[in-house]
Amino acid sequence: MEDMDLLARFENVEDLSDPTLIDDLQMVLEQIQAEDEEFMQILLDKKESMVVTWEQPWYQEPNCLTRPLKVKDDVSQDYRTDTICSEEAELISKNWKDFRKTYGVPNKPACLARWRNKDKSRHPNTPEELVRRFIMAYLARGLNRTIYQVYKFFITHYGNRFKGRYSVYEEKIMLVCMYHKPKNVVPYLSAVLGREPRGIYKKLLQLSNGKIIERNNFKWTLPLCTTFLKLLMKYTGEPLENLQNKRFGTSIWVQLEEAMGKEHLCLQMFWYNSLHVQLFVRCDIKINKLRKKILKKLKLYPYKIWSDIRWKEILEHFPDGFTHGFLYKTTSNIFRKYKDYRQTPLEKLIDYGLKRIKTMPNKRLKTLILNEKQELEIINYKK
DNA sequence: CTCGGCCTGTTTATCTTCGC
DNA sequence: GCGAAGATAAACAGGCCGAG
Repeated sequence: MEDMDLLARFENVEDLSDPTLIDDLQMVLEQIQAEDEEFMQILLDKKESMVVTWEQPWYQEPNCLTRPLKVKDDVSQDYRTDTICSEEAELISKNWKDFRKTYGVPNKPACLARWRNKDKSRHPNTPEELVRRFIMAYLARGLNRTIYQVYKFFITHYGNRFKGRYSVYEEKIMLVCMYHKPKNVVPYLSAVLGREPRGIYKKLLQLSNGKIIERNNFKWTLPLCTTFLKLLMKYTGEPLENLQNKRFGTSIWVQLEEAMGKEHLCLQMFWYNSLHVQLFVRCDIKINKLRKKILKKLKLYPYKIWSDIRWKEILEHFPDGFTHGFLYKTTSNIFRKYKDYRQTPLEKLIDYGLKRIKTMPNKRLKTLILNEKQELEIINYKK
């Protein structure tokens, strides 16, 4: 873990322009890449014996590794498309073990997961691509999944070592990179930090906006909501009633971000998960009654565990104005305390939930209306 | 035309903070 | 100490580009 010591020295960095910093990062990256290349070489040496000898379902045969399988309309899609569940993850891990034993390969799945075909030919017949495809096919044995699905899973679960909140030194490293601008900075940082690229991208965006500020103490008050709503109407040119169930282009959100001084993803989240519901649900809703109804509806579906739930399907049972995000949040609150609720059989979970609801405070959904003064006002349902 | 890599929008999950 | 709100990160997904 000595490269961690090296990285940790970034924690106290003051001068981002110091060229030795980026040199050190470059060194770390090269070490990682050298390790990956070396591992790839070991695999390439075994290429001759990499022959598919087992029966493959049709959807595991095609060449495409990094993109979804194109399915012709007339072919029934007999593989799973939902998120890979824990049982499948175990099988993949078992297949990997089997593979490396059979082929005498060191146990370094991360190397393969990180390796990218940057300089070599991308033709499916090149040795590197053959090897990658063979291994993913090997890992897909016994699964009703395409090679692409398994590849994706492999990348995210074996390639990224770190999850959770970003630490100070990670942020500093990003700032150093923003200053020195290495090529393809997102994949670069993803490799150096062992983090998922999408998260890096967002973090960089945040840092460059300099909007890390005022994250504390932000509160959506009624006047703030009014301002937000008015701006939304202004930028879209639509009256309130047309905003229901609408999606807005990024440019609209960026305008709002500037006007409100708040990251547009937060605004988006607030709009769909809160304000939308408060504006467009036009009846008196008691939250616990709603929770109960959601749980009852969940029983109608063949979902096995929590992550199988497709909230947009559930949404169809509820009146206009609700959003799937709101339903998700409201329901997940029930299970906050339930250990491993995402792995628990849904039936059991629902029974627990129905009991648990009775102990939760029974609140009303606050709904809002734009009054004659064009200000948002809470609708009072109590007689 | 195909592919992989990269970029970025959307959905889901988890962590932190705040007010009661 | 608790639940809800808010913030942040992970996972999923699709589009674009350039090389062959």
